[in-house]
Amino acid sequence: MKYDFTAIEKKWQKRWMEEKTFAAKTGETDKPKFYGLVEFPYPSGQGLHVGHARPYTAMDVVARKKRMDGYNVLFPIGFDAFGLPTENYAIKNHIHPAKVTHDNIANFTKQLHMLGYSFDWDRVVDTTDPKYYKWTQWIFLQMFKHGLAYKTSMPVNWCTSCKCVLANEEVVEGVCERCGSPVIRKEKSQWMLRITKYAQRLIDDLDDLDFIERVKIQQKNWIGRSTGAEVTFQATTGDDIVVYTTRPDTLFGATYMVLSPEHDLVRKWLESGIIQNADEVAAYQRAAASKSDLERTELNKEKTGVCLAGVRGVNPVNGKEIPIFISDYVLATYGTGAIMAVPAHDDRDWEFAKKFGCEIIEVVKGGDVEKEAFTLKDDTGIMVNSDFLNGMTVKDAIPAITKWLEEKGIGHAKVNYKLRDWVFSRQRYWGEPIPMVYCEKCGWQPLPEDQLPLLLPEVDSYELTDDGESPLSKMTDWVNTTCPCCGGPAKRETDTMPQWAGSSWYFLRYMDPHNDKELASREALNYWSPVDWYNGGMEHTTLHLLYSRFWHKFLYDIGVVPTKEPYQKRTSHGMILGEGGEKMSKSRGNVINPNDIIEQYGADTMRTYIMFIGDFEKAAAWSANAVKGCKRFLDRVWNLSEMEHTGEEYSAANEAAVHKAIKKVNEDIETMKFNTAIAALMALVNDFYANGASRGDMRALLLMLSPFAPHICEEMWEQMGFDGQVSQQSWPAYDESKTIAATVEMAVQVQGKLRGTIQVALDSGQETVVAAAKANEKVAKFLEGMEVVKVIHVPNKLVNLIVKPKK
RNA sequence: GCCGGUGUGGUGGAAUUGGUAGACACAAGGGACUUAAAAUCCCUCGGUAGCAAUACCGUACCGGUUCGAGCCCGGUCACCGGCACCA
Repeated sequence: MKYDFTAIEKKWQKRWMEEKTFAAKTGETDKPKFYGLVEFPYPSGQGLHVGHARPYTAMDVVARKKRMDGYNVLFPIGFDAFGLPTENYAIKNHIHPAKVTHDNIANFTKQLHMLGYSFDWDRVVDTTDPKYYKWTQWIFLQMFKHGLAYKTSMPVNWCTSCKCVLANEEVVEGVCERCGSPVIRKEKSQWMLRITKYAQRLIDDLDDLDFIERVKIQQKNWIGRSTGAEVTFQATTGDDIVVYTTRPDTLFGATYMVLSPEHDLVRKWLESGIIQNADEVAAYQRAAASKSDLERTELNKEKTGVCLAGVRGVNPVNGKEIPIFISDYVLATYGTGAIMAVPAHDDRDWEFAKKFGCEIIEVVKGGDVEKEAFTLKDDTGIMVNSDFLNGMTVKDAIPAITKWLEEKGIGHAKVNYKLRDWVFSRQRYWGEPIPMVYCEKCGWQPLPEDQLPLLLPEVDSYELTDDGESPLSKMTDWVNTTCPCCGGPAKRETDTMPQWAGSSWYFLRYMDPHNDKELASREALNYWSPVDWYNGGMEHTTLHLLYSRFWHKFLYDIGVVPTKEPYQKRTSHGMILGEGGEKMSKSRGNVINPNDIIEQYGADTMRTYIMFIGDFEKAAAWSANAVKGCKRFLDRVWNLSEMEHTGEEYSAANEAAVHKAIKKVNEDIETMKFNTAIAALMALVNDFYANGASRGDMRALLLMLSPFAPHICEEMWEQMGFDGQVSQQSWPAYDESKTIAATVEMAVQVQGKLRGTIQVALDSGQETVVAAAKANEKVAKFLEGMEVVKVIHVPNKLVNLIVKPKK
């Protein structure tokens, strides 16, 4: 009979669907639970691509395997459907984004079904569904009520093409992550989320998590903790200038100060007329403000700045008056926006000092500070020119000076983070409305919770506005409302939430997706939390993954969720590249559509190939030829049914191979080495062709292959008359003692070089092995005229004879 | 610049973590079957020398440790990813 994959796949997909084979049951007590999660897709117009198939197939294999291991498995899917591409597409084609989203979800759903994934289709979540975003808005309100959401005017990243603000995490090398347009700084009033309050916990709690190391490292680097001190300098005007430094030990070497161009004091001094070169200073401020992030970083080789005439700072440790500059190499948004400059021991300060002719004073011995800055390699340098610190190591000087500053009341130890608060407003239509109302009298008021969800108004025009405000601002009927506090006239917030909002908690909703009383019931949360295994892309490490950890910690703090971390284990897959090893893209014309592969070879081939393609964690190039190889493999599996199979036990000829394969595939799925798991199954099939196979052998093969190629296995399982469905069987057990054959081949080395192999009984002793080795013709040649002085014997593996010439 | 990773046949990749390098595939070449093609099956397939048995060389490069190194240590080079004026 022919392997009619199309008919077989349809048949089983239909049956799984009708019988709800993979529905998760909350609270099934006699089984341990397993919650496996993949990042839900953004339902774009292009449809599912092979980049989705890799992680989804991998987790599907894991989920299917876990069910066979006796777990009660939750393996859900949903759609992260708010966002710019849909909105842009809608604007361009004059179709409402809700309609676009609906159609795209339908298409994605169809495609996901075609791949035979064992998702629980009763738990599908859609972030644009008001029943869902009601709870997104609810979480925002809780954050507001706990002081974690606030509105403030600050310089933000502004994408010149999307006409929208971006979070720091969305700006890559000075351009918009999404569209590649330049990003500029713009002063705007924005809703912010105080993620910085959780910075330390977001670092600390990584320790107990089973995340791959590079994810932990990237998150830690992004949060960017540094320790140092805040020190108050006085200006000659009497104003305090607080600076942050990680090197308080170098205070005696501070020969000038730099304020960021946006620093409040600069504004104040300009207004009061203290600054004598006001025109020059104001011009510099304007120039800095209009620079894009890209220009700012590109120009970082050449330092610029202006010295403030008429004001000087005073170094608190020695009372010396030092000049004050403004320069955009000092960032307004980090530390205090002001620094003390120590040109002798900081590259940037050194460069600036050389250009502007500032004094350079060495305070740590060991370098030539006229040639270059002597920066810290370790903390064993010896202090000089530093009064009471002289002679100390840097290591001792830091606590000494910090203590001194504290005693004098002019400074204290301080921890800083690079992480910034999360800019949470977007001036776009297709997102969750922010449920806040502004009243002239009462200020910002949260919408009462019983008015949630605050629906996105149905409108005809969701086009961008020219003034940089949200399209919602043009809908006066919707905007004008009454104040929940005083009942007077008030206006709604017109910005919407960023795409990352809905995805920050979706995994909780899967636990109880139809609940209309709470985001999920306590019972469901207690039972399913945390996610046991979450696989997703590295590109989300400092975005979605960090954001959702933050939201989850907040929900934990207010008693909504039972665990302080959402995900126990995090793994990450490599990208699928085009045939030539380049990134797949429409413009290159090298995009592979999974539908085409399924049509031509079937979903089982698609799944097997995408798992066989290479190391799961590394990027892998698509190969049309290699796909054929996997089809050939499944054909060979199918054709095994033409062979006669007798005996329910493993056949004697295959017993060791079967036990070995069970062990190997079992371990490889757990460690995501899917490629070698499949290789082991291919090798087993080769054995079956060589030795024949019993019904027992076939049974084991189908069980092991079923997580990868479930349809063909179900069909063959049924045809061979085994009980039930293969998806509902237990994983076969293996016997360690039977994974090794009775005789083993051992390597024989002379002087560490391989000279031959011998067949010996398993667990042979050294004497037996050495005797067999000496009897080997090839080995004997190298032993002529030699005497064996030492034997290294690795049981069942190798024997190494060390010889020297006989006297 | 800082942090992380990688380097193995013509190609994708294996190698129980210090023990027979190249599993399993792809491609290529040869053969069988076929009127023919496709499909399938069999053989060869790191390099050099040789009819062959076999020998020598070989995991980016140089050196070290070890009976033994793709794996460990020191140095060099190349590529990839992340961060990047964070004081």
